[in-house]
Amino acid sequence: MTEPSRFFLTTAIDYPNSRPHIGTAFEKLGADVQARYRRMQGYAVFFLMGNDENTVKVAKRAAELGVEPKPYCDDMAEQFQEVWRALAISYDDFIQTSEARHHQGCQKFIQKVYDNGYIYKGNYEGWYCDGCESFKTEKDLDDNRRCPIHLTPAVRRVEPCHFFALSKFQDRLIRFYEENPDFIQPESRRNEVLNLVQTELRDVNITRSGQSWGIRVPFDPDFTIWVWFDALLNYITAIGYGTDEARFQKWWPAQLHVIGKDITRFHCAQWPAMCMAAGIEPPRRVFGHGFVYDKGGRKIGKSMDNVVEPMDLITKFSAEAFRFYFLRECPFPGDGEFSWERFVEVCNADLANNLGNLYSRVTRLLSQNYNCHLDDTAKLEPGEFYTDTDVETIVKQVQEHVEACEYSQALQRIWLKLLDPANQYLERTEPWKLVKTDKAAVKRILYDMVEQLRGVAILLKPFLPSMAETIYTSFNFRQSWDSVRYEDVWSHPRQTEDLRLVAELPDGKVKPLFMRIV
RNA sequence: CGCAGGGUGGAGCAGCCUGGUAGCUCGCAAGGCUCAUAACCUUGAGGUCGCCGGUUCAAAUCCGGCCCCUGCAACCA
Repeated sequence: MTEPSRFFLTTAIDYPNSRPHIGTAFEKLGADVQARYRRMQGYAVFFLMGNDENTVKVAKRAAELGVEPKPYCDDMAEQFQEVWRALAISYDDFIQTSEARHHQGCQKFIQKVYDNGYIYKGNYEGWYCDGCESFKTEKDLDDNRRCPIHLTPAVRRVEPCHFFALSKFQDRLIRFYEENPDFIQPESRRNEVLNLVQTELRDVNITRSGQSWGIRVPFDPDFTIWVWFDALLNYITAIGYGTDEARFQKWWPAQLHVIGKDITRFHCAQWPAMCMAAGIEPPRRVFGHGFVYDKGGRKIGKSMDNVVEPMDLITKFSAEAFRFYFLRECPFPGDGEFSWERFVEVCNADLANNLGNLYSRVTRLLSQNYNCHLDDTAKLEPGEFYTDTDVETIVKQVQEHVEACEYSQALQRIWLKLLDPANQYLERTEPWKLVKTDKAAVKRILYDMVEQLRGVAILLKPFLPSMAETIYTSFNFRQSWDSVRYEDVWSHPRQTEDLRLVAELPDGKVKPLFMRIV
């Protein structure tokens, strides 16, 4: 038996100056499906998430609340994780960039880059607002070059700082993209980054001065490390860079960074360059997902007034409904939309009316006519239904979509190719009528339908872990739920005993999988 | 002339790479069924596939031009 392939994946780390919103949750969901899918398929998975804490805004926010930054961050980290747990996000580790392991790793990294000659001292010149105590871009300022917050004119200011020699990596980056065509996904983002690297790759000021909160630059302690340089490093400090070399070697390079499309440039240009500068391998793949907008097309985010608390949705409906809506309705590579009306619509149509209802009608037919036990089915092969459904092809298509992070398409496939035909098949064969004249034929039909549910449960496992398990464990399938893989859907391992419905039947019926929202 | 994505029946999307009867979900109308969560199934109405031109026997699909919308444009992550 060979060592299982390792799969290290990460999400972007979040700013804890406000609570998580559905946009941030969307990203974690997408990564979670990937993590769950890879685990199912036998990979040794390490799924990392975290918070990005070494920023001035966090320190300011803490000051506003009259608390120290660290306890503030710890409290926020707990609040974030509360949401992630409620959504059944299966992360293996949660790093806070204020942790000692991160500080140590960061300092080691920046020192290494410095020793390798890719950091030099220089001056940064730009527009500075005294009120904000920070530099501003032209875009940040109004037409009269005034700070829109303080309404005072920005002044030209020159400040000593340290630069990371990003421009030196132009050729190496371009070669890297050529040698790794799958590095940037979806593919549409490739040109964007390529263009950026070819035309305007500039050295980056990676230090800030005059701040107490943050990570000290080891070779020049007057400075702290700029958040972006420090934030990206969470991907390696969490797995032991600078603190546990063996562990780091085990997991690095990351198989996949799941990020928002807006930070593609940092992950696709600056980050691999940083890795090269420190003499470590760049990550294998970066996936820039789309955003969730509200009905008016506005981005849902902390700065808008349209924040939807994930917890509201979870407590009002369920984590599974939450997961389903965003995974089914919002294309992960592209943008999606959220509205309460649509949420109810999608959940009712797909979860209650289709999947849930199919489960109810099949189990009911079983309990009512066969006392939950299908005699002499121990060695039965799937029958009629499977002859006109090429399950193997369907599963492979779903798999391709999942591996490409095209979750909405994967789910659509499952509904269109497996669930809809199942409902139609029941309609065509009318087992509730046929059972009066040909019980053996109906047995076969129900056997096939249960087989269909088994397949759907396995395919849905990464998406709806709880609902899928409920379906699967309603029957006495021989294979344990923990060990199922996608291949098992079409290989349909034989039963050794007769097929039985083993779910509890409170009123002679199974508990509905998903109640219609009214 | 910065870069990228998008403009397809009332709403939301797929199809475009690899041209050939325009598909899916919701909504709407009629019918069927009663195992099921008033769920399910069938049929129907509804589209100049942003605009103009080109290539072709044939274009939503390829090529050129134009219009509109949305992100990004590095020191805000």
